Amino acid sequence: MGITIADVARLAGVGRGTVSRVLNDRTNVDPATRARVLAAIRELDFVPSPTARRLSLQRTQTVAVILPFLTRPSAVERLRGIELTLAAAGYDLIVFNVETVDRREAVFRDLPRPERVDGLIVVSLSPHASELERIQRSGLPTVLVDAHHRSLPRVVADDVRGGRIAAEHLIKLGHRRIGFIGDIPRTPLAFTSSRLRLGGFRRAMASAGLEVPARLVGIGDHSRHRASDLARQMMDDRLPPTAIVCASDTQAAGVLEGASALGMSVPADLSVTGYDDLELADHLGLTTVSQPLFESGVRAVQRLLTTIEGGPVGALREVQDISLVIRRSTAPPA
Amino acid sequence: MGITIADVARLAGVGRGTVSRVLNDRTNVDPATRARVLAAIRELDFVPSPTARRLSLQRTQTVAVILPFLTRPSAVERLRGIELTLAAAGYDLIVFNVETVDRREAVFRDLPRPERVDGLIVVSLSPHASELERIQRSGLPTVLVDAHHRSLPRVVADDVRGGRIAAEHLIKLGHRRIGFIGDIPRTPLAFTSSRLRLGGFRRAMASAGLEVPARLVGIGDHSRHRASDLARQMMDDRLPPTAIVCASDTQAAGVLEGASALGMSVPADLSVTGYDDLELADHLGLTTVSQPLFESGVRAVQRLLTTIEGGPVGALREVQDISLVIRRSTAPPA
DNA sequence: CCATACAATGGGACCGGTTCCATGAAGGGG
DNA sequence: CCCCTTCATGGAACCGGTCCCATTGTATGG
Repeated sequence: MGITIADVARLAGVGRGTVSRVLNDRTNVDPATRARVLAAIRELDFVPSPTARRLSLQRTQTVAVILPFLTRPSAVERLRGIELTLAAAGYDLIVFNVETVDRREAVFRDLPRPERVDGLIVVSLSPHASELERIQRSGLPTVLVDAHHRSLPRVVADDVRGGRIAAEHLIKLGHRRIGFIGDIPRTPLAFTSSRLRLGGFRRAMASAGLEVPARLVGIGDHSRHRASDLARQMMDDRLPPTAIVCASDTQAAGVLEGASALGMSVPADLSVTGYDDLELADHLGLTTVSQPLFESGVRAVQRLLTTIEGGPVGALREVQDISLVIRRSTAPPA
Repeated sequence: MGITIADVARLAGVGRGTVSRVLNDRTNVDPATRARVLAAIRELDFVPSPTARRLSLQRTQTVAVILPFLTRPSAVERLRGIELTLAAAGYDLIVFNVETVDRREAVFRDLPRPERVDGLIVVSLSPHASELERIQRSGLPTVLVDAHHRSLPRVVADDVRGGRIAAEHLIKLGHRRIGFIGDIPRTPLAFTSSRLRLGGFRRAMASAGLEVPARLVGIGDHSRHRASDLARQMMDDRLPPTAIVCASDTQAAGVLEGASALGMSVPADLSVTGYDDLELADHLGLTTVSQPLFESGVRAVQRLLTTIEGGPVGALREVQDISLVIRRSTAPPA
């Protein structure tokens, strides 16, 4: 069916080994021979079979990405960075979108095998003990992104600091009663980041001598709708917050919606901060914590490829810079 | 390194052929032998090498998806449908995100080869003559999604009808001067859909005996920002439109922004329709044309797999249902 | 009881590359 | 001029599966 290396060898009048040497830019090939082989390759429009190559080399030239909820724009941004960098390095990317616990289990059970892929990038899912064990037993180079495990290389943003700077910004503006709205921490597909951001938030409040009563911490699944409800509930109190820190832009959008439904205006009656700096944040004029999403994918691939090619691992934890983007959703309290 | 079929055969005391038969659920294997082989497989935690399998079978069990601008939520929704369906069928998915003309050329040059993948799904890119030729020469089963070519199987929504029903809705509300804002039609990475929607829009206007002067058609690149500018320009006229049909929700969001900047309120001073029914449309209360994005990915994979497995191709053009979702951004003119 | 058919099985050839080793030719030094 | 090294090269072996064919053993029918 397809053209093989033997066809090229025949046409060029050389052995198969020589064609292989030319293909792989090996030395010890006579320039004239090389030219003949290259001509034959061009003539036949020959491209070596990646499958045969993989089998022979015992390498797949493929990297798998496991990520939950492709629906979230932040996940997509990371994926874009991963895709671009892998493509540039000549690796194939296979994608595993995890939206259920079953899928998560299946993926971690079947995927970490050297005969399937050369490396693994896990986005926003912190491996369980059993998952870690599988990964380590397989010996596959693995990099986590926006996920944590003491014993694995990872690219993360400083979520604690992110929660802190959002809170500090509001405190500096003069707010005293500040609420927090974030994700449920320990569901099977939970993002760990929300919990860390809450931690940073609490720390900043404590440093400023401010209390965070339980009614000012709203936890719910990651949806605009749920965040809107939580905000309305929080505002329906004799001492409502004058500002709310959200664990994501999506949730902040929900809070804006809830405030508007209550006839409150932002930032006059309520200040709101988000997290991620998605396009929507710009759109809504949301003050938010910006993190380099695309770049996190790029770095993860760079580190993974270094490991695959036997380079030094370096420090396991690589922390990326974050910054506060101030827009129209925050102001001093009334 | 890894366990091979020979190890299993040795442990079970059978030949390699027998192990292969057991693995592939062939008949003509003694139940007792099968049990011994299965026990050995379990004992060794053996998983056959996909690479070796691919080489031997001359099938890659892999499908490639080419899609432009992973940033667009509509593209991601389609990808989700594709990923889910392929995973269920046991195929690997490799993703090619196209954001530049160079990448588009590279992808269409290198990818359509039977030794790389078993099939191709092309999203939102209508192949050029040369690209078509490559695809056909490769003999690779291919399905287009949201893209057009007379001679290729495709899953599309009726964009002409979409443009028409958006316009008809506004006409029925009593609008007479209706504008349109959409994408540049013929750039290398352009979406063809915008042009078709404009066509449907024009048809509806003509049927109602309404004119569409050139100043009421704004064409620009696919960004909120650009759409906002176009809208402001359009409104800055002695006879501004009372409604604007947009070729996407993203652009409609820009129009809303532009209107708000001009101090106009929607829908009192201006009605706006979008296209796609993204989450953001719900958020903004946007009247929009809804199309089954996720489902388009599912169907594309189903059709592709049918073709790969030698089933009937059926009608090349499969049209998906669309519908108008009416929200708060449209009302009768003042 | 023997000829025949058929089910179960082992193992060689093959898929298309890479790698290594043996061979021959060319070149350099004494 | 001969010996030894070095370079270019062909081809066998291998990667780990699948498939087909030959062989063996058993059941069936005459």
